[in-house]
Amino acid sequence: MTATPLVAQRKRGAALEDAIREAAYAELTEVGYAQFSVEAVAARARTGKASIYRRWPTKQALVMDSLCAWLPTAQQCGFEGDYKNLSTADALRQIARTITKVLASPAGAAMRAVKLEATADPELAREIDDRFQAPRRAAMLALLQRGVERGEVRPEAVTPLVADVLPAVLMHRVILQRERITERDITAIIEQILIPLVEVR
Amino acid sequence: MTATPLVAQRKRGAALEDAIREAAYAELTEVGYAQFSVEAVAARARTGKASIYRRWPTKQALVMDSLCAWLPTAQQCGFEGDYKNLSTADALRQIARTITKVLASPAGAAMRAVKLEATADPELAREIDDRFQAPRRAAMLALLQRGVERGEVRPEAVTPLVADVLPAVLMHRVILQRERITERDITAIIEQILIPLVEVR
DNA sequence: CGATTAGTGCACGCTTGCGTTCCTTAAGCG
DNA sequence: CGCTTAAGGAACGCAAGCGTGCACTAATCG
Repeated sequence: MTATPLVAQRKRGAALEDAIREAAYAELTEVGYAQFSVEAVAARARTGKASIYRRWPTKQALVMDSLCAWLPTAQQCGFEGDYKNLSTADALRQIARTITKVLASPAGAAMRAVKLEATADPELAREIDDRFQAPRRAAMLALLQRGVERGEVRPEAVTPLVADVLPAVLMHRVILQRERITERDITAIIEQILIPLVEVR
Repeated sequence: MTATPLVAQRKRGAALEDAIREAAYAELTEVGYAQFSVEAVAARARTGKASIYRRWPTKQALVMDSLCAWLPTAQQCGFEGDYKNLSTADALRQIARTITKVLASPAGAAMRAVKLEATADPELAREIDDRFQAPRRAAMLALLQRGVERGEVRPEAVTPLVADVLPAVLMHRVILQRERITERDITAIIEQILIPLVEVR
């Protein structure tokens, strides 16, 4: 037909499914898990609930599928940056920026919604762990190991516990203290905590 | 009357109010904020919703009042322990045990319910901050300062940022990694993170 | 003992949301 | 163009919970 109707034209098949997953992800990152509703997703995707329930059996299945589709991968998050020619201090600053950026992004909001609100759904939590925590720890360990090779990091500091300090401190600030992290904060954290913790003495 | 009726005798006045607050606190720590309902509280307190709504205008008001009544104070939490004759390492181990114990207690569950689930209620969050985070940071700063006086801690390590590392790491483990903290974990955290971070070199 | 105060239990009106049903309309294909 | 497939919109049954109202019952007091 030549005349565009007032209402948006209907999507079908894969295009509709993509729109629904995107709408679900956007809804989750904006309102959290507790306020997430299939009705709101349908409205945002400009579709009907019947079309959603034809594809996904439950609300939880929809959330899961939309996270699989839309959460950035570890590579997209950029935890494994190019730290080769950087000092350990600069590399730490860089990965702190990366983690902070992820925390401030929709992915960070989705992570909080799932890990902190949807506590009864271990499958959702596992998806977050696979996308964020495991790759981030691996990247931190690799960064610390390079620091050892450069003579800047104590070998004893290359442990999973130490690797978790930076994300722990950043998340403590964001989640429990509700504070925005600035470049100055990052500098302070690296200089007052990370460097004293790992440097050779 | 001499014969005890099958149903519990009715409470009145302050006794009833205390029972309601206690039931509300127990409900919150056991099921979290999202699953918290006034109906469940009424059942647990063996009363009716009408008696609750006669006293508290809203569900949030009831939660707030029960937290005020039942959350332990900073002193009861024991953050400000007797660290005077302990080495910094032992004092840190002690406060780590205290924080871990609080996290594992109903107070810890209430804290998570409020800070992580009831995100739309800043008043509730402030109550938690006042009871836990501010006194805990103050206790840590005092502990670190004593370490400086004993010659065990670098003066530059006595900062709020450094004071938050231990709770941040413990909470990261409990909340995001869903892991129970053992005495061995505490020892590892103190030896691999806290001591290297603060010790004189 | 009677009056007053207060609590319990139940039903309610209302709201919200999950998941389902169905009719109408749009899209695609032969 | 007609048929088939699929989507949208509305209404629904149901469940759950917030907050209210009320009748009945228990507790307290003079």
